[in-house]
Formats: sequence, structure tokens, C-alpha cells
Amino acid sequence: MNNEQLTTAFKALGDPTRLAIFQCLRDCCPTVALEENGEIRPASGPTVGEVCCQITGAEKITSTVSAHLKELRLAGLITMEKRGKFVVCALNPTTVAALAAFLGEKTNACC
Amino acid sequence: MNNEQLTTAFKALGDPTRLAIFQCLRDCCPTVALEENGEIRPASGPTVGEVCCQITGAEKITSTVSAHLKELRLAGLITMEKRGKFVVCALNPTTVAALAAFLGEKTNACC
DNA sequence: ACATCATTTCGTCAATTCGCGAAATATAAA
DNA sequence: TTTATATTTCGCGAATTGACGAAATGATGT
Repeated sequence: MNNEQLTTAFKALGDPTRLAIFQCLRDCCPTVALEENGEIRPASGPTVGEVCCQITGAEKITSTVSAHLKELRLAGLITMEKRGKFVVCALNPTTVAALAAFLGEKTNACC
Repeated sequence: MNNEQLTTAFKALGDPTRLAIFQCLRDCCPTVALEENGEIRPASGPTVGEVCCQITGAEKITSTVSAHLKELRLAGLITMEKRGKFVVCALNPTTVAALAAFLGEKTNACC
């Protein structure tokens, strides 16, 4: 992950609504499944409407949550897949792990 | 760390200049020292001017970098200590570790 | 006391961001 | 085909952010 990707991902997490979505997806749903061919696809997970309900308490999807989901997706933090009438969401464990690894790095060489 | 602290910290890292400062402090300088009484203080580290030079290439301190350092400090990501005429900076490993731990959490219970 | 160096604060401006409601799109059911 | 459901896109206004230069602060040396 280069610096631009890192800043995009951290910025995506730097908003209370998006962090809540992130926690919702992390705590309530399985992450994506890694298929034999190496492709990544959500095994299952909440729909946009369900996420929206968890976050805002409202029954109807708000454009605000939709926009936040898009930003998380563009940042590589989540995946979204169309399942018939619904769109299901899941964390992208690869990116999450990359962020954790970045923070875990220790390279105090000099001084 | 509560959600507000987490968002503040992630937001602080979600800017290219601040991420560069973070990397600069992580890669070039020792982190803070933990004293016997439990207090945290920077062992040593670059001055604000040195950080500024690394980031902008300019010889003089810019108010922009100063403001970014302040935001990183308020987010708990770095410490700054006055040493005579200078102010030295260092990462705060406690907060960094807390962020890494948050990202590393795996709590997929249901679904 | 005065000058100097390191750093922060202030004021301004352009750009971005967030939340919201309305409209558009897409899929499924009748 | 019409209707309903799920979701995204668009346009708006308010609030925040980032960069910059000038001024202020604070410690040090003369």
C-alpha cells in the first residue's frame, strides 16, 4: 500500500459515521470469502438497508449512509456485491490487515 | 480508546502531510521513553524545524507543519516537549498500538 | 535591554466535506 | 407492463479544513 492509499483509508475511518459502519460490519458479519481461484467475494453480510438501520435507526436507506459506504468501498476497506434486489457489504480483511501492519511497523533505525 | 478518540486519530492520519510526518517520526527517531514513575517523555527526537525540513524541504518552519503537528498531538499520536530553545517530537507508541489493536480485532460473532 | 532564533497563533481564502431531500436507476414481483 | 422495493446520484447550504503570510510569543545570547 502506498501513501496515497494509506491516507485514503485512514481518512475514511476518520469520520464517526464511517467508523460506526466499519465496526458494525466487523462485529456483526463475516468478512469476505477467499475463493479457490483467488477471487474475493462477500460470503454473506448485511444489506445496505440493514447497515443503514443499525447506524441511523431509520428504516429507510439514507443517501448519507450510501455515500459513506461508497467512500469506504473506494478506500478498499469494504466490498459490496449485488445479490438480486439487495447489495450486501463486508469488510475487506486484506486492507484492514495492511493498515494494522503499517501501524505495527517499527523501524527506528537512527538517532 | 473510545470511538471519538479513534476517529480523531484516524482523521489525523488521513492527510498526506500528517502521514508523512508520522512516517518521518516513526522511521527516523526513537519513540518516547517510559520512566520508572510511569510518566512518558520523549527520549530524544527531531525538533519541529527538523521535521519541517524533512517534510517541506524548506529551512524555515512553516505554520502549516506546526498546525499539523498540533493536530497529531491533540490526537494523541505524538508527544512534543520543550528542550530549551527547541521542541522535540516523538511518536506516542501507546496510541499507535491502540489503533493497531483496534484494526486487528476480530469479532465476527453472528450471521 | 536588545537582538536573534524557534515556534505558535491569527486572519484570510479557496477547497473540501457532511447531511439532507428530490430525482434517477435497477431489480423483482404482480 | 405496471408497481413496489432497494439503492445511488444530484444539487444545495452550512460547516470544516488546509495552505499561507504576518504578527506574536518565548527562550537564548550579547
